Amino acid sequence: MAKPDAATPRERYRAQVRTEIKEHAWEQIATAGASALSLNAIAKQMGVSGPALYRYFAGRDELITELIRDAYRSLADTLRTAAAEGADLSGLAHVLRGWALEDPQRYFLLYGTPVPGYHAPDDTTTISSEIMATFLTACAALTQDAPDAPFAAHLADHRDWAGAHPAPPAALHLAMTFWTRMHGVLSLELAGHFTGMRFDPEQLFAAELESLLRRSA
Amino acid sequence: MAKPDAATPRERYRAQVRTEIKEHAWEQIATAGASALSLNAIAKQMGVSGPALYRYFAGRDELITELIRDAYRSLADTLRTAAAEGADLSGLAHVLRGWALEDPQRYFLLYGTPVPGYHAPDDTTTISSEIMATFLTACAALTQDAPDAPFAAHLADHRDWAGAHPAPPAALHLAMTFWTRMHGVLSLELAGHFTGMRFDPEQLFAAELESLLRRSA
DNA sequence: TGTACATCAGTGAACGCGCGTTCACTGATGTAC
DNA sequence: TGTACATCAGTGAACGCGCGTTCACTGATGTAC
Repeated sequence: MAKPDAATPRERYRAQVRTEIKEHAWEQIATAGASALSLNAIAKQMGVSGPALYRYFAGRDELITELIRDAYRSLADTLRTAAAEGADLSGLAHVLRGWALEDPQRYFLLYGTPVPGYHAPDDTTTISSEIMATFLTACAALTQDAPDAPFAAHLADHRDWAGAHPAPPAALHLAMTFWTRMHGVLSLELAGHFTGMRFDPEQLFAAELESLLRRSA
Repeated sequence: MAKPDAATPRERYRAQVRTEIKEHAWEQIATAGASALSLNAIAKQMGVSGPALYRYFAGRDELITELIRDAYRSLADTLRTAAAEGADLSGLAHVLRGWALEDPQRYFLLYGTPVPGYHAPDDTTTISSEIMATFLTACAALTQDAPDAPFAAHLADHRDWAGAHPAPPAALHLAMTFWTRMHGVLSLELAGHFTGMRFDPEQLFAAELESLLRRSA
């Protein structure tokens, strides 16, 4: 991001086309899922020949990798911004839900079914722990003197994932629970497993969130 | 299942080959994910020509549909059997976890990322509510006089998914929470999102289960 | 028990498709003098 | 300002691949008399 004005017209053009390719990729993922993503199909949709895309991405894998990176970045930034604007854990929960509902397949690209061979690039774990750090800060603000459950003690001994974050064990536990419970409701909702049943998924989400806040109060 | 002895040798052979095809299909799904499932690849693996499989399945879609059905049946039967043998909610949780760990991709075929176009066949929702019924019975045994949370009241008004099950609102709520919390931990664990962090997923699973039992006691 | 016929599993060739990717090329855009 | 050159976006043809699926066929297995 240093000296954006120093970018030559060609560089600006390149960047623009790259984002345009990604936009079409996201459309395709939203429509048919990530496994159906095809360079040729994107090219056709852009009114351009297939090989043209190789000027911008080394291949299909690089494109997907970049999409995953962008998705992580988008989520991390969205949460961080909300936290900076004063959102507490409850606020973050709703921001998370909003982000997920905005594009379910994007959420699934990060947290859905893994394709057995594939391994995400290293820097995504960095962004991933940035997300956890945001959760942790919000959690630490809630857990004043919660009694440490057995699992909190276990986490206190295995807190590498928290990096240098000064959260107490109870906050580690709360953050972990927050993550899994929100994901539990969200992923089933986004996958459509509640559609047959008639209740309102948002109320379930709210109830689960409530259970977390009550526990830590 | 009526008169299995009345099956002709040819029928027995057909059934055997069908299950053999399915076994290879599961291997392939476990190895490369469901989206990579290919009839030709299965045929090659069986040492048979591609079109031969069309004697046994109308096409790829029918095979996948049947695999989904079988997976639902397997889970429903496993849980029902455990319940019949006296397993309580905690026991069912561990049975569920065991079933999921046995073949993660099978779990994801049911509860993972949905492919946008596809719609599961109707009878799977029947099996799905059979699973919920097993959960509900175990939950009803735990909720004696739990205070009804707002969401429990909401569920009491939207209990179609419970069928004719005589579970009280608190049990509906507990079952729903049980499902989403177990799924939350399981799906993240199976997807490998905990591998970087060093803690023991089973302890997280146990802690979440514990939180449910404590609440309902 | 033996023969005539029907059933059906499996083959091999073929169709059309879309995929990822490479390559030598044309033509436009930018750069240097 | 004008010319000579380098850069680079995009093209079209081609390669090899595997996919799902159809079709007419061979040959084995079972059935009926």
